[in-house]
Amino acid sequence: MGEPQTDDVSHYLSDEQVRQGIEAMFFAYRGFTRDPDRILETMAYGRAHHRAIHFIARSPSTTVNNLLGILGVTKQSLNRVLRTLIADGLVESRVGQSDKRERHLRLTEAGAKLERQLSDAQRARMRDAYRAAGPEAVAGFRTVLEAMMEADLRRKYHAIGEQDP
Amino acid sequence: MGEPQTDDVSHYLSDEQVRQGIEAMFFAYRGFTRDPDRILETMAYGRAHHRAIHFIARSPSTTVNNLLGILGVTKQSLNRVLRTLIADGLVESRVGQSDKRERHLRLTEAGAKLERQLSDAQRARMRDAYRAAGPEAVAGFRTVLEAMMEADLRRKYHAIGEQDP
DNA sequence: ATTGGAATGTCAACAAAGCTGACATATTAT
DNA sequence: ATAATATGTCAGCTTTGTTGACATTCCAAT
Repeated sequence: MGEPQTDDVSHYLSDEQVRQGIEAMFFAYRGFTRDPDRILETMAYGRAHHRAIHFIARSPSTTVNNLLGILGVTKQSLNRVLRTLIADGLVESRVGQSDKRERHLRLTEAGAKLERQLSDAQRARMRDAYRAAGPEAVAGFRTVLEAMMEADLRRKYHAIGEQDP
Repeated sequence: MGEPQTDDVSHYLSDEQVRQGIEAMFFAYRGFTRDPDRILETMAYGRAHHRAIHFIARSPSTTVNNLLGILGVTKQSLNRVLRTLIADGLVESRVGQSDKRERHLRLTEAGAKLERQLSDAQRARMRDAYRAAGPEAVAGFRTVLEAMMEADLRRKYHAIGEQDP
């Protein structure tokens, strides 16, 4: 509403421009996951393990249910991943203090080590892209990504790193 | 090199900011695929079919080999998808004129109809996000995504829509 | 105190979509 | 002629998602 309707300003909403954005998203996501993927394929782990490790690292002592909400998969699917991570000694599952039905998850020392390895690789690529693009571009990048999220995921996205998730 | 090193400018490259970008990418990608996914799950198709349909629509008469390069999967994997799309009359495969080993792919009328349906849904979300973020943010978004791509994919990304791919 | 619901775990079966390896068939290039 | 290329296909395996069913444990409310 109320945008100036010059050719130049409306152009960025044209089908062609939006299609190019879609393709950019597709190709960029491949770069985004490639480095961690390469590390993981040398082990018996995949992208699902990476995601679990990432969000456990970011929200230590998170519950299984909270993790389910963030990852958007079924408990059976997550459970299969967690089972191997726990069996391999990368993740620790503790019964909740107040609610003993809950399991609180945290990385072990070995888990934290792998997390650092994966995160370092992914952040290095991301940081290189950020540096190449510059701060204003990064701000725009973040703005558009946020606008693309579903509302409930946007809330979860903002809640990460806060005190009580 | 040579960036001014004030707190404000270096902050966007901090681990915390980069991590947030990684998470934004993860959550946004879910929104990015969600609308087409919902349409596809009512049929016997998945995301792999969508990708094939998308790039055939964008580069009509593309060859199997070219598509393989863009999608980054094995020929067996792509062939499984193409086989069903051809059998269902959504994609047409023609023997090449100059090189008869090649198969040139294009959408049939039915294929183009599904492509429009999927593309409309995905572009609508993307356009809403673009509009909410504004043209400068979109420019930054595109810049960062390009910087995240692998070099060979960046070339392919730019080659799409050109005369001779 | 019992009952109902929530959180979790587990089993089984299945599907989508990736992979490797092997092999066949045209066709083109050397 | 021979080698390389483009494609298709078969078989089998992996990861990661899905449903459905069922058990356990615990909290909370009647």
